[in-house]
Amino acid sequence: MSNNANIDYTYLANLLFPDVTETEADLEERYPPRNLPVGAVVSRLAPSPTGFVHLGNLVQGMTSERLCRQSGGVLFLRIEDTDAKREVKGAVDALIKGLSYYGISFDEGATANGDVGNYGPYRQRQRKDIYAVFAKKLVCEGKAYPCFATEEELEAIRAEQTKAKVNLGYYGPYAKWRDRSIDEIKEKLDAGVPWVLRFRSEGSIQNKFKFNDLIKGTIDVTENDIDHILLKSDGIPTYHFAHVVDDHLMRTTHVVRGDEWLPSLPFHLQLFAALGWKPPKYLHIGPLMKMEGESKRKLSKRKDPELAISYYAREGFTKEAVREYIMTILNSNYEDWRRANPAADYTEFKFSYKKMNPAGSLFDAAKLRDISKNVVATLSARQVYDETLAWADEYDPDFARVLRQNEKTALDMLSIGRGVPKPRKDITVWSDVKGYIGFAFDEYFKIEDPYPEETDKDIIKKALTSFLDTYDYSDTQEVWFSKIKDIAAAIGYAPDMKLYKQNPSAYAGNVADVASMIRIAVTGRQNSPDLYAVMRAIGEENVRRRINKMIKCLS
RNA sequence: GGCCCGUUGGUCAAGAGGUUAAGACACCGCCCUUUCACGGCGGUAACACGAGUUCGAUUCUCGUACGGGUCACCA
Repeated sequence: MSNNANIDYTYLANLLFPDVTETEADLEERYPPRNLPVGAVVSRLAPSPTGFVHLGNLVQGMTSERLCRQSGGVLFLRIEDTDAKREVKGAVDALIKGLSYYGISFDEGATANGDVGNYGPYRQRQRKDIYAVFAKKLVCEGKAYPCFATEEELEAIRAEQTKAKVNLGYYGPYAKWRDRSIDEIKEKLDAGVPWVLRFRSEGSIQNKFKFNDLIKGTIDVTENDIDHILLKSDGIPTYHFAHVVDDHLMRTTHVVRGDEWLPSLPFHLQLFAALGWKPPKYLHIGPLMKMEGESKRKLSKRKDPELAISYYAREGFTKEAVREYIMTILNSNYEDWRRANPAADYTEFKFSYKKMNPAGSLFDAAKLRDISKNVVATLSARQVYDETLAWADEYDPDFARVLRQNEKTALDMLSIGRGVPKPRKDITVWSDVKGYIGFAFDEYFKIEDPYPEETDKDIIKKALTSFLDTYDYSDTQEVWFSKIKDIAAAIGYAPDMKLYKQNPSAYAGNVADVASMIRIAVTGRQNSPDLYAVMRAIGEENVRRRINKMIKCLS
C-alpha cells in the first residue's frame, strides 16, 4: 500500500478527463434496473466482430438463449469492437445472420439495422463516453492512474521479469507509474505523450478465496495484484473494463463465456468491488477440444476449419443437426429426452446449467454425423429435395441444374424408403445426395462397380436379355421379383436364398446374384436403394436403354 | 515457470459413500434381407495413481501424474 496521499485525485481526474461531465448517478438513472419477474435471466452474447462465427459462439449463444427464454428474461447482443485492428467489415451482419440461422434471436442489442433497446448503445466503441465516466470516478477515488510507459519499456520489464523468474506483469516495483507525482504526470500530459489508464490493484497473490461458478462449482481464486489496463491509449477500454461497466449498466444477471476467461476472473471481481457493484453470476464453459494424434487440444480458429459454423453450411449439415449436437454437448440428458420426444421442438427441453460439464468436451464428428443422419431421415422427400437444392445452388451449381431439370425423378428417388417407420439413412449431409441418387440422372450415370472378373459374361448377358424380354414397367414388385426368380432358375441359379443356403454347391449362384447383375446395369453399382423402386423412379425407357447398353458392352 | 480448471470404456457421458458402474456414438458377431441402408439380438471395453476419512470409497479430503487453459494497449 503506497498511495501517494499528496496527490489530489480530483485534480488529476479533471486533468485526465476534462470533458466528462456526467456522473455515475446520471448513468444509473439512464439505465435503471430492469423490471422483470424474479428469477428472470438477463444474458448476452458479446462477440468481437472478426468475421468468424464459430462453434463457441453457438455453444454460448444457445446456453444464454435457453436460460433467458426459459426464465422469461432478456437476451441481447453486444458487439465487442474495442479492438479496431481486428474488426472485419460486415462481420456484425454475418454474426447476426449466422446466429439466427441456428435459432438464436435477440430481444435487444445490435441488429443489422442499428441498435434496439433501452440499454444501448450496444457497440462498445460507441460507449466511449460511458466508460470515461467510470474511469474518472476511479481516478477520483485513487483507484486508477495514468501510465506513460512505452512499448519498449514494457518489453524491458518483461525481459527483466523473465530473467529473474518472477511473475510477469505490471505490478509492485514494476508498476513504474503507479505513484508518480502530479508534476511528473502533468509534464507528460502537457508534452502530449500517450497514456493508458491502469487500475491500482490492492490485491495480493497471498490472498485466496472461494468463488462459485455455476458450471465449475466452487473454484479457488487468487487475488489479482496486477495493475491491468482499463483504457487503452485511444481511450477505448480493454475487454475487462468494458465487461464490468457494460454488464453492470445493462443489468446482466448471468455471464456465459468460455473458461479461457477464468484466469481474469479475479480482476473482474476486483473491478466490480472497486466500483461498488454486485457482480453477475458466471458460467464458464469448458472448451471444445479435438483429437490430434494421441492428445487433445482446444479447437483452434487458425488450424481447424470445423470450428467455423460456415463449415457446416458448406458441408451440407442441417441446422437442426448442428443444434441437436450442441444440445447433447451442453446437457447430457438431452439425448435421452430426444429419444423420448422425437418430434418435440428442442425448446421444450428443460435446459439446466446444472447439467453442464465443467470439463472440455471433445468435438465428435462421428456423433454429429449420426445425429444428422437421423435428422435427415425424418424429413420428407420434398424437404430433402428443397434443402439439397438450396445447398447445391451455392456449392454445386451443376448438381442444382440437374436437380431442377429432373425434379420428378429426384423426388421419386428421394422417396424410396422414406416416410416409413424405419426410414433409410443414407444421407448425412446434402453433399451426400449427389452420390446417393446421382446415378438416376444420365449426367452422372456411369458404371462404378464393374462385374467381377470371374462371372461368366454370357451368363450375365443371358440374364439381362431374359429380364428385358419379360420386363413390364407396370408389374407390381411381387411380379417383378418373381420374374427375376424365374431367370435365376433358368440359368441354374437358386431362385430362393433359403434353398441356396441349404445347399450352395447345387447352384451356380442365387437370385441375389441375378438381381446384382441387373442392378449394376441399371445403377452402375452393386449397392443401391431398392432396385424395383429405382426402376420405377428412372422410368422404363431409361431402364431398357441402360440394360441394352450393358448387353452391347458385354458382347 | 506462476495461477486456474479438469481426469468414469476409443469418444460423448449417467451415477452416487454400499449399483451386476446406465445409455449413446464407434467397433465386432449373429439374425433379417434380391444388394445397400434400416431394424432386431448379443459382445469387447471404464471409475488415472498413492495416501487419508469410513464398517465400506469411483463418489469426500490431501498429494502425485497426466491433460487443458491463461499470463497483451486481443477478445
